Amino acid sequence: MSASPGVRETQRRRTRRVLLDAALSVLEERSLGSLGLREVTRAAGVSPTAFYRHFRDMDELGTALVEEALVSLHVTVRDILAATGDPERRGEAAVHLVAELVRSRPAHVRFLVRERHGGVAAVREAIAGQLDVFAEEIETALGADPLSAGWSRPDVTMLSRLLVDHMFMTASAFLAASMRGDVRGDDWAAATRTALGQLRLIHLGRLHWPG
Amino acid sequence: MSASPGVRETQRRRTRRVLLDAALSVLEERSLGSLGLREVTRAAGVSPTAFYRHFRDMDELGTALVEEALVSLHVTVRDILAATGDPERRGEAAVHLVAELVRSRPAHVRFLVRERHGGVAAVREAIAGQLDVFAEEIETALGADPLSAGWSRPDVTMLSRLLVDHMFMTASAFLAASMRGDVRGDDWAAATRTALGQLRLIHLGRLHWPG
DNA sequence: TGTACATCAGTGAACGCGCGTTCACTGATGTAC
DNA sequence: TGTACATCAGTGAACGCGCGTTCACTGATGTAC
Repeated sequence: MSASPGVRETQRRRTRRVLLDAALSVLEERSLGSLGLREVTRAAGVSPTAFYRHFRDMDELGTALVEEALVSLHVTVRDILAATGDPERRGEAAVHLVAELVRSRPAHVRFLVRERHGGVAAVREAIAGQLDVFAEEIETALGADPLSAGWSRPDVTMLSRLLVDHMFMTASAFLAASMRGDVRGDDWAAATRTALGQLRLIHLGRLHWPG
Repeated sequence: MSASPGVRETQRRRTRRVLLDAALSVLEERSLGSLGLREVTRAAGVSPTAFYRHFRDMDELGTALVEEALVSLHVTVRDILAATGDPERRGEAAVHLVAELVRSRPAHVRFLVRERHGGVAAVREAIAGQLDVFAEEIETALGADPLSAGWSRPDVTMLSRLLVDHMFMTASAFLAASMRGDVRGDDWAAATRTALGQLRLIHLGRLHWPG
């Protein structure tokens, strides 16, 4: 099983990769809705018609990018939950793992942040669906936490939504910081402190819920 | 002073309004970057060349929309801060005023949410600049609050940023709810409860800062 | 008030261009025997 | 191992189309006297 790919399949995958990377690179400064097929194939160095061997249209390429990006995100979310059971340290782990994700795959993260509310319905829905999955994972983990004793289910949902949104907020802040300066610069450090502070605030709220 | 407009100027303003409204209407399902000049003028019922009497290009129309949308937002932020000095009630007022804004100007709100991280640099920057202003206003108000005694300046900044981001988060949730059902539907009520709960959590965190 | 001239918002034809998509093709890779 | 045939990723020419932008224009509105 898993017969090794063969020359043809290997080349096919390479071209697909090149197309996706070309799209990601153009998407640094643009949105998916304004992306042209010829623009992508030109940047990829293949003929326009080669595109159709891999994707029906731009929506399908966009959906493929969502899947790629969310594999990274999935790994990140699992790592956060696995890092520790201690809610306080989990927050710290979350910020550092998001920072790591922005460092290692900035284009994918930017794509998610940009297209989450973007102009392409198919992609928006694909992202929203996956975020629902993450929110539920987090919800389950939070529900199992002793700190959540006495919390109603809707309240746990509300908290997990806030944490998912905060992840995006933080990712966006890191992206902005990395555009302004080095990854070791002051802006990066400030974004880290801000994100940690915000999570700490939320954590304190949790400790005293419902007040 | 303020000489009454005259027929020509009145007609000019009307056409400009029609162009902006046509753009907003197309932008419900698309992003600014993918918006065409002919598409907008067609929807507006004027000739393509009429566009140039009002805007140099789409970026300029986008910037005009930012200004419009942020007047509404400015009013909303001021109302929130004016509503009361009590932080708990301010939170409630914030949620209801954002809800009101989504009800009264859904297209403007959607535009802001979509283009805040969107593919048009000029518009992104215009929105970011205005949000900085709002964050500072909120920061000043929070700084004057007795609850902030003993808070460092960066910590107040961190909180005001979180609140601005939460406003967007809430606006986006209300937009999603209004697409799924009526403005008086279950989804709308759930979005309201979620937003109120999240603000309450943040408020509780504030009360016990820095833990 | 009336007249002569200036302004300027909106028009419609025309342009060159890049777009997405189709088609028949090439030639390397895969498969059957 | 060699041979004959099938597959199929990528090509290049061609298409019709809508795009943004230019231009000279029209005719209602504004202004000076």
